[in-house]
Amino acid sequence: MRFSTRVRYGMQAMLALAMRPQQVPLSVKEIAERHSLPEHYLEQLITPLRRAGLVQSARGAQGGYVLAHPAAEISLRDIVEALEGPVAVDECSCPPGAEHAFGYCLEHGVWRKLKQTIDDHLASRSLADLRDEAFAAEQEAAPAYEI
Amino acid sequence: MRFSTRVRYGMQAMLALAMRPQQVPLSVKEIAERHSLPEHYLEQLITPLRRAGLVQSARGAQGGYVLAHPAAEISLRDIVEALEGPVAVDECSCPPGAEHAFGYCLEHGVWRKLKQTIDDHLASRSLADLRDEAFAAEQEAAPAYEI
DNA sequence: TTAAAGTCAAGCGAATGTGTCGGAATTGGG
DNA sequence: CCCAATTCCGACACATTCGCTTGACTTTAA
Repeated sequence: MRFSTRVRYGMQAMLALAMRPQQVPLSVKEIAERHSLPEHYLEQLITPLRRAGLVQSARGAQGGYVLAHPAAEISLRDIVEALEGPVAVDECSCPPGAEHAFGYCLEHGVWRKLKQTIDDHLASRSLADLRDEAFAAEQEAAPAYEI
Repeated sequence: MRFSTRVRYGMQAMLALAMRPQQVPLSVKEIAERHSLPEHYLEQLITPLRRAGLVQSARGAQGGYVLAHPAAEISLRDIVEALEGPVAVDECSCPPGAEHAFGYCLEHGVWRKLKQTIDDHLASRSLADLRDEAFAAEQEAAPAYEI
């Protein structure tokens, strides 16, 4: 199983925004530089996030992006769905004339259940969870104070 | 989330073999015809299944494929893994110079956990489970005897 | 006014997905 | 022994998607 850079970069950008101390706009350029990501490509990825209402943009100098909602109210599923575009839910991909007579469709028996499991997993984690984990890891790696 | 025809067709083929009454070889041609799948393409998909030791081939006339093990001993994960080829487990996809100093890696925080969830789900279901569901659905759609 | 940003559209090379084609090797049956 | 069925193998082709670049335009703070 391989995850596209599209989803990975987009998730990184969302995490970067979530880790931003206040509601100060963070520019795509800054995110791209700090994470060594291609700037213009990242820009493309943020667009669907904006369209999905997950981030808000501030144009002009000192502009950038901020989360449109508290991190706790944004699930990883929201992010992945926004990035993956129209999920193209083919109700059933069995070809029209296929042996289908016995009423069983693998799409439901296997892939839908799997998709449900994935969705549940992603829906159960919020961007705030991720941010907190990131902060904790940061603390562990470079603690501000030794005990 | 979209599943490739590769995995879907391959799974259908495995189910077809699992539903085969005895250990009588089932040819690719027969599977392809019954499920309206491209024959030569399906042939390509069965090759990795054979290499993974999930099916056994019988060449020549009246030849075909049979499951190499009882359906209960083949998990859906086995099938998906065999079809997806070398899973290419990049330990960490963060670029070398990336901001990584704080010791946190999204790959582990998000994608690895998700992959684990997917693997667990697939590993928990056997081809026998799937076959039984298929038989049950078949029964429901066209019962042999009315009560 | 100007520089820093977002916004939009187009395109492009490489990889991947989805097959197709042709042919060699093997085997059972007539 | 021969033939048809079938697996096996490799190459190729076509379309789509991925990952990314380029360039032009708009908006806004300083």
